[in-house]
Amino acid sequence: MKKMALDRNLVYKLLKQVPEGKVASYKGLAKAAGHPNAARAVGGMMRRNPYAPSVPCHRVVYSDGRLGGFNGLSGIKDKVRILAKEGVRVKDGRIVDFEKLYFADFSLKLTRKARLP
DNA sequence: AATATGGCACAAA
DNA sequence: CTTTGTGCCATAT
Repeated sequence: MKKMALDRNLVYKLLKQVPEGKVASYKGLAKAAGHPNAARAVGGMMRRNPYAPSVPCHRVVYSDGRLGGFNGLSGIKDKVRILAKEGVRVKDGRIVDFEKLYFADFSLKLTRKARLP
């Protein structure tokens, strides 16, 4: 059985499923991609966001509801601004109503063949 | 090829 | 609540 690393394509696909005004966490994406402990790796891919801005990396935050980092021009500030524009309120570095805005309804359909648990 | 770093998560103190 | 330490994986140099 070939042990594949985290599927970049899959991660991007999942992330693109996140609607505006909602946010996802690195953990969520990693988990949805089939790598529950590769949250950091997800960040590693987006660090240089190869598919920007098709891939809304700014919409991904910490599992705690905080923004995390951002390699943007003005650093974290840009991320906040963009999110605010999307409708996500950020208060003191924390996302307001994070639980409500959290998107975890990722669908693996069309991204992979049916797999047996 | 190897080292360092990073946009993380989680447990423990 | 905050701080510290450990695990995990992709990217950059």
